[in-house]
Amino acid sequence: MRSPVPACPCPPRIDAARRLWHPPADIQGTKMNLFADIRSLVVASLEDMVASGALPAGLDMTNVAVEPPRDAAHGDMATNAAMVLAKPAGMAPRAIAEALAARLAGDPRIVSAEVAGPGFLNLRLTAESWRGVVKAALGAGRDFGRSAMGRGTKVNVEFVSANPTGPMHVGHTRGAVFGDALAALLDFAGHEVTREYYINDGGAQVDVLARSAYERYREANGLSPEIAEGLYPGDYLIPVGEALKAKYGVSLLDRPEADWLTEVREFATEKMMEMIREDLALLGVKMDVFTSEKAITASGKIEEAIETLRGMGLIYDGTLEPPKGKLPEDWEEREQTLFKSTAFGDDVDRPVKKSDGSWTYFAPDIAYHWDKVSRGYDLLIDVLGADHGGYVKRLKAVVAALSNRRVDLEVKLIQLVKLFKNGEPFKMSKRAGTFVTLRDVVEQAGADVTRFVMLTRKNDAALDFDFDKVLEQSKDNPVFYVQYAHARVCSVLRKAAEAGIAADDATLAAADHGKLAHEAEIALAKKIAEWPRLVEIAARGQEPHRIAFYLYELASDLHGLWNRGNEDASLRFIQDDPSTAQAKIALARAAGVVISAGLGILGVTPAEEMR
RNA sequence: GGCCCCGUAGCUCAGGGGAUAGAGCGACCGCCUCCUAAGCGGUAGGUCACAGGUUCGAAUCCUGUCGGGGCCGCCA
Repeated sequence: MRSPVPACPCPPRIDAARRLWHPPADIQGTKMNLFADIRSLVVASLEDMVASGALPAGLDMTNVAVEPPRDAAHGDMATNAAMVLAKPAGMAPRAIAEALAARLAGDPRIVSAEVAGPGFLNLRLTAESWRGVVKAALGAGRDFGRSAMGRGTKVNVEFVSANPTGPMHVGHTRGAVFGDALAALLDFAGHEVTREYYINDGGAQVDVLARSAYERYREANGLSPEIAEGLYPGDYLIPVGEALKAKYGVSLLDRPEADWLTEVREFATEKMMEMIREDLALLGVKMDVFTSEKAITASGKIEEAIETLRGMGLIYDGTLEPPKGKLPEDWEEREQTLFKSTAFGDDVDRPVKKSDGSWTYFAPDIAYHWDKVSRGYDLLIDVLGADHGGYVKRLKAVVAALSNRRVDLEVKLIQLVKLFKNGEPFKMSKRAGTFVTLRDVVEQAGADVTRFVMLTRKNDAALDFDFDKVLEQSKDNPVFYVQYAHARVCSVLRKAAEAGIAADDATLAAADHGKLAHEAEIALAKKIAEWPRLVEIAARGQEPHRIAFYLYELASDLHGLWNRGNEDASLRFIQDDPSTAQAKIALARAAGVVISAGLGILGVTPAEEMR
């Protein structure tokens, strides 16, 4: 009787990697990041040189970098130390490099240190160093690459924040995917992250929603709806009308708006938020906090925030210059209550009160950001559509003012998603019924494809989303390429089990990795070694797309090694000798672990099998 | 008029002070008796929009120009 093949040990669900995480003490710091380790070695050596008088005192080492060289022929790592320090030290770069090379050569991890070009120091590391990375990856599992970089930093990532007046569309989808991946990335880099959704339920648009829903309510009661110009015509409000009928019967019919507006507004808004939560769930996005604009307003926080600013001398009554260029038809000069955002780098001061004395849209935003500041975050991130670019400076000004410049606000603008179908631009129009919702996209393309495609572009570059390419699920689609690499690793593990080779992570971590000696194998280990470094670079730049590109490269290296096995049987992972096999499988599994962790950050499922 | 983003191979895009600028697609030539060919190897393809400047060093930073997109009080 054959024993059943054990399931791939990769965690099948993505949730586990995405929850809030605090690094245990033993993997805090940088000891799993070989590039950081060697940089520490370089800096320590430079400090020794200072101590011994070989270099002058007082040098700033912050620009000293240890990086993978562009050309692998140059070695494993390169440092710019000599070039960076040449000028402040008043010495020739090559002289510094030579002296540094002599010191580094004494380290057991360093095979060679050669001066090259204008003063680069090219380092080669022992194969044993790279094998150590495989062991570390297997020991840490999907925690390999986690960083303590953000330790002690509380970050609030506000994203989506779609108006609760209808279903989410493609533009929201990109913002949702980006914000969620950014939050996961910052979490992985050791920050304490809150995912937050700001519900714009306080403005005139929810009154419009209420009136639109009321017409559907009339319709549900057998009357013909009057969807006037300016109301939301979408079918998605029909069920809301029916639900209103179920709750209120005929009691709201033939009553003045003032009698039903508040109740219908709250009812419809809640229904819209239910729908939006379902949409987010389809994408695999889970918020930690929903904050209501209406609640902020009702709590009196707007007045508090404005009075706080007034106390700082940043609120005054005045008039603004008319905008340059084309003047609005109905422009007239009016006195408004203004926030002195120019004191914090804005171009003009911004109105917080309209001429009729009511708050502008900006006022609740002031209160909301004040609320976020008061919740003790060290960093606020707003993920907004690119059409909100004009609000960035005033928002930054608010946060700077209300936090005494303690809290930084980063605004990540999400550029347009351009839809294509049959190679032609696909215009969206609510009226023409060609309105593409998040649900449309996810139901057709799947959450994994949607997420990965939207993360293979910088947030500030426009994204072409071609339905045909995505629906084809062709090999053009990088998500399959990466998932397939992971599936191949799982396949190797299944084969190992069939062959009776123990291949659990603990066994693999303890395998005789000295059997990994071929340059193609060491090359893959080197790529794996870059992962912890990449995580920190991506997190520092708040650029989750870097994860996607790295995973593609890692998958490419794994596929390459796999195919080498076709020509050279000694490069296959499954070998007759169990000890040799375990060493090779360990390498594959280490790559799989990193792919799994990286896809976890992106919110994409690491497929175990693809046929 | 002002502010923000973008301009890199035929196409879609990475790289954003460092060495000979990369990938995918498309084109061309190869690779399945073999752990999954949704894979791999190779060839061809560049004035990094343009002009100045900073620097030992610029696709990368600064200024300007050109081209594309977005935004600019009493909407949200």
